[in-house]
Amino acid sequence: MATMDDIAKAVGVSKTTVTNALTGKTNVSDAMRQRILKCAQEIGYRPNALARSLAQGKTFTIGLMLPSIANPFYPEVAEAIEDIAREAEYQILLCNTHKNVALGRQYIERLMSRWVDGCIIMEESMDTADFLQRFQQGLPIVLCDWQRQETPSNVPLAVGDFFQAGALAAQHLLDLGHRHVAVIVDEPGQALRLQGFCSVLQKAGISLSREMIQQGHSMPESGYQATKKLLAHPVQPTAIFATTDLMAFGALDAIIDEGLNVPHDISLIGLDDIMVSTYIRPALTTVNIPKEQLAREALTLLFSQINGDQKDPITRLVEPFLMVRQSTAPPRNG
Amino acid sequence: MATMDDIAKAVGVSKTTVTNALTGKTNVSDAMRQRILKCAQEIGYRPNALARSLAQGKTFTIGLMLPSIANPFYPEVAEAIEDIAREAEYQILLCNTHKNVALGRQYIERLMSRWVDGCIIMEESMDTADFLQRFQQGLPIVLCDWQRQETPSNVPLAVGDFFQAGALAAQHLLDLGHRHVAVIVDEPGQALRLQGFCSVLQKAGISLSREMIQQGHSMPESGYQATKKLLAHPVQPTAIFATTDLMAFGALDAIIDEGLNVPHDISLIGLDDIMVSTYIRPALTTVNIPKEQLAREALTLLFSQINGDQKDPITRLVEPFLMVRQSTAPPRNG
DNA sequence: CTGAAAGCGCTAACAT
DNA sequence: ATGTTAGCGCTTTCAG
Repeated sequence: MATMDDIAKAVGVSKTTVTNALTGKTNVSDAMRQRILKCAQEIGYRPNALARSLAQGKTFTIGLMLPSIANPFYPEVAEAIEDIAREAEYQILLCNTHKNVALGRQYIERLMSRWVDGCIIMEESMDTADFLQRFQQGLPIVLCDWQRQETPSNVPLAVGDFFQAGALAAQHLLDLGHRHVAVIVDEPGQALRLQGFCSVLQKAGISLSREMIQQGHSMPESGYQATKKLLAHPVQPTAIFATTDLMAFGALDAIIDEGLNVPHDISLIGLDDIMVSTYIRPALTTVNIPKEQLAREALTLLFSQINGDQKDPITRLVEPFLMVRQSTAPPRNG
Repeated sequence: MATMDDIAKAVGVSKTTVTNALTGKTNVSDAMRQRILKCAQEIGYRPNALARSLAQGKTFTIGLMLPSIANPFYPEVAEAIEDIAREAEYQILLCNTHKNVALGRQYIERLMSRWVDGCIIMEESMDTADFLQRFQQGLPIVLCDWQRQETPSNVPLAVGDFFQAGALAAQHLLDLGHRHVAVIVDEPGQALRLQGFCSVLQKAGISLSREMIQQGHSMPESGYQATKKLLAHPVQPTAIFATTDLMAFGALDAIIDEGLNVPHDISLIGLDDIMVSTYIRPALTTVNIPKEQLAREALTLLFSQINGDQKDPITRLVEPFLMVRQSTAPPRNG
């Protein structure tokens, strides 16, 4: 592999001049710069990012930690993160932690060993104490899609407004005329979604009885089970809000299993708006969390730490919006 | 950040001894090793991977190039790749090329600048000439899930046996009693799937008329359009094979739109077995391409290049299997 | 505008 | 078993 020394020798100048020419610095004559550029071209010179990073203490690499890239929500934001990062010449080191705390710790050690310039940590992929320590040691970190209550208040955070998301779901159901609704939620992580949902109901004078709130675990299976319980209740709800689209998939299944129709017998609304929600039938009405914007906010927060910019608002809330499709309708006898 | 020099000074030995102690080399006394380890612990020493890589010419990093991590097939294999790589202490640099040739070229330049130890290139993420050149220059590369016909024969390849996959689909439909079938395929990339499918039909003395073969583009929308055309045909097929699950989703849609039932009126079989195919209703019968195994084969091929091992078989074919769910059944009047 | 020299943190011959 | 020395390829003062 050709190095800067090779160019320097070939052209008959010093390494310094070569650096200056190659990195677009000012103190090189145009003629010399041309000669150097031409030579670099000819011998197929490619800068060694490693050496550069070592010398500069900057790697243009950021770590992306998430529970599992196979969970449909993450790839969509991961891709957006990677796209935006690329334009700033950054590359992404992918870390699937499988919600395993020990693994998360191991990863962040590795990332620090590699001198990553910063790190984006997505929900549930790490123990708070672990990353908090690194953050205090100076590693730029931003939390993304964080949902736990105990968010360390001094760590930058880019997150969907889940309270508002829950509220939007409730308002939509209310607008359609539903008065007897149920929710499937993965608490405590998703408590905000439930709170937003309830707050709107309350304002409308509607209360959510305890048995109309079922615990799920974000995956379809749990949505299925929860829905079965809801449908077994003497007074069935006319609409169900599942706090993740995947749980809504399970719910849909359970409803069909019972010989009921969505949306005619029961309306169903999810939250996330993952890509496949468009493809299932009936297409799922859901609350969309803008993923590209989430990515953009997260990177903005990260870059401002990396570059030492003024770090005005430390939390960026991304506004969700309602995505009406075919799984919601007015109640039968509304 | 503490360096090896700090340890050397603190303990009062040379850097060499510290290296030897820390990297588990033999020529260090046990007592000294303990002292060094203890000191490293105390001052919070963390090896600098950059410096080490520069000195050794090895980064323990591999690039993963794919069209889009948001396409449901890729995250599943990407996760498996990352998991397996991690156990070998490797990390993954994620590269979404969006099937953009220029971007792919830019990426591989960057990866080489970073001295990645190797590179896994997934289908359609790069131009052949571009990576071929790097490969010949010595960059370890393995192609994964490659489907183009003009596979450069000397580049290691880990791929599903798509011919066999197509054959499995055909055999399943045949076994159920279908005689009048159709296929939606994204040619030329997926020609093998079609060939495998046809070969089995032929053996059974069934020919596929031209209008029963529709061109799709791997995404649901194209499956929808293609199916509409198939259903408009005077003699409707009793079963449809879509060469990707996503196209099968679109097909399902179109069939329902026409007021027909899957599988009672028309059977539907896909190929890929992405996670969500379990969740749609009816759950999709499909041909599974084992993703973890694909990942494992790809990394095996890559590591053997990196380590300069004997590179016996240069192509690893991963055997698909049939995943029967609810979208296929015997034809109505079979 | 150009060059010499030191250094980023670690590894690896080669002594001792 | 331990130390000396010379790199890895680049950046960055500081002189000229």
